[in-house]
Amino acid sequence: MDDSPPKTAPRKTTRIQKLNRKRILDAALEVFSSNGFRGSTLDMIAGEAGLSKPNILYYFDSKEAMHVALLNELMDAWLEPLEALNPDGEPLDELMGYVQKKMEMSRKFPRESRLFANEIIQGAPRMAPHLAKRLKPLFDAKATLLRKWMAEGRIAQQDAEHLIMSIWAVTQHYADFEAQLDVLIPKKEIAWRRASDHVEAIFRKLLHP
Amino acid sequence: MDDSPPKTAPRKTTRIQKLNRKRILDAALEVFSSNGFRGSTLDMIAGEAGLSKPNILYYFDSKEAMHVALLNELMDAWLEPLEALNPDGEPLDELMGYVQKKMEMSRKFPRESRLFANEIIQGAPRMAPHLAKRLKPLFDAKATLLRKWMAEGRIAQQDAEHLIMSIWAVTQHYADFEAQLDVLIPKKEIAWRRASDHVEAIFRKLLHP
DNA sequence: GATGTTTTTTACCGTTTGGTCAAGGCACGA
DNA sequence: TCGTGCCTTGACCAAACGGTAAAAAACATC
Repeated sequence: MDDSPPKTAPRKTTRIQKLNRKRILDAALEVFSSNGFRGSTLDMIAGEAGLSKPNILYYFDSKEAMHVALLNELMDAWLEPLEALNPDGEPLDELMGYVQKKMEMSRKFPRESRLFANEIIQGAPRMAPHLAKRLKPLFDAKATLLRKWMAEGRIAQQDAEHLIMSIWAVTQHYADFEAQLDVLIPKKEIAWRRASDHVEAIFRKLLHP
Repeated sequence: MDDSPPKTAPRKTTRIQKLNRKRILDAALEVFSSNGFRGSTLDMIAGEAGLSKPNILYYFDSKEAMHVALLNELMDAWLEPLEALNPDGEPLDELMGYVQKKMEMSRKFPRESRLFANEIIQGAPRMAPHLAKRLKPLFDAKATLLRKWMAEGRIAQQDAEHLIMSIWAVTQHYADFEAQLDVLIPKKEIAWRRASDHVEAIFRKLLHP
């Protein structure tokens, strides 16, 4: 008698759903990262995605939902390099590798960097939970690891927490303040190598035991 | 016969004008710096200033005019420490003094820092002229000065342009990403001294000949 | 090719936004 | 104290905003 679909109907996601959700999130990343949340409109995102406004609201409940989905999707990838710091590796190599990976991400994924930057500058209203739940524990764990390395004399004694922060500051600056960089150091092709070498020098000198 | 007011009537600014313009600009700084230009509304600014919306539009032609007035008013103060780099001083002292002054500004004037940061992250649409006309020449001049000091062997050889950029990156990070700092390093009172000491160590090690 | 479902569109709604306008309140010099 | 010009306000726009309803279109499955 019960010919209704099962309560927990899997409702498999179609190929169109997967495609369009991706198109929308990519458009949202583009728009949010260069306008901030409040400065972005559904029309902008729809236009960027090549879909109508009601159509993107068919896939996401609201503008806020798109933003949350973006943060959830990108947070892990963003933290992966820090997560990958290997306690059993050679400390200086591990840290310089981390610095290089962060520089590479600033070059390849500036939109992601700016998405987070916009959010944090404006007080992290929608990201506070992410920061406290995902970032803080990882940050504390890696700071502890750095202190252990310092205690063992394998890298120079520095403030572990502020060391991590300064790596973020210098590397992400190249993505977040790209507009300024373009005005001040226009020769694009070689600028990234110069930047990379300079940042490498900063932290190599700082950490040399 | 000609009892009309002189063509170039000075139209002296009244004390009320001076007071209210200041109140509005201060409110605008507060609002723009924590919401970005597009994310800020005239109602927010009016509310913050304790004036009505039509009233603030009596003193400034438009939202954009407030933003431009703010940038013009703050740009000079913002660049003063760099400007003050003394070619005849002791290079390492001059540079470490600059670093310390920038840290102090991040602590005392985070709103100004965030105002600029918001604008540049979003592509500097309203600040491009300022960057090219005010910042670029100063930046080039000081980079040249740094190269001279390096050639004389008075500070270590580094990429002059990227050295300036990394000083900005590290120092302004403490103002722009304050929300993140609060989550990761909560103990406010001593954090600023730790930050200051750490930043000092970075550039002292980097620049030591 | 009929049928049920998913996707897209058209038209629309209530609210917020930047900005205007005319009229009234107020200060201040004559 | 009177008038003139500065200051302030309430009422009001048109456009843009986030979001909804319902029907049309496209699609998949048989």
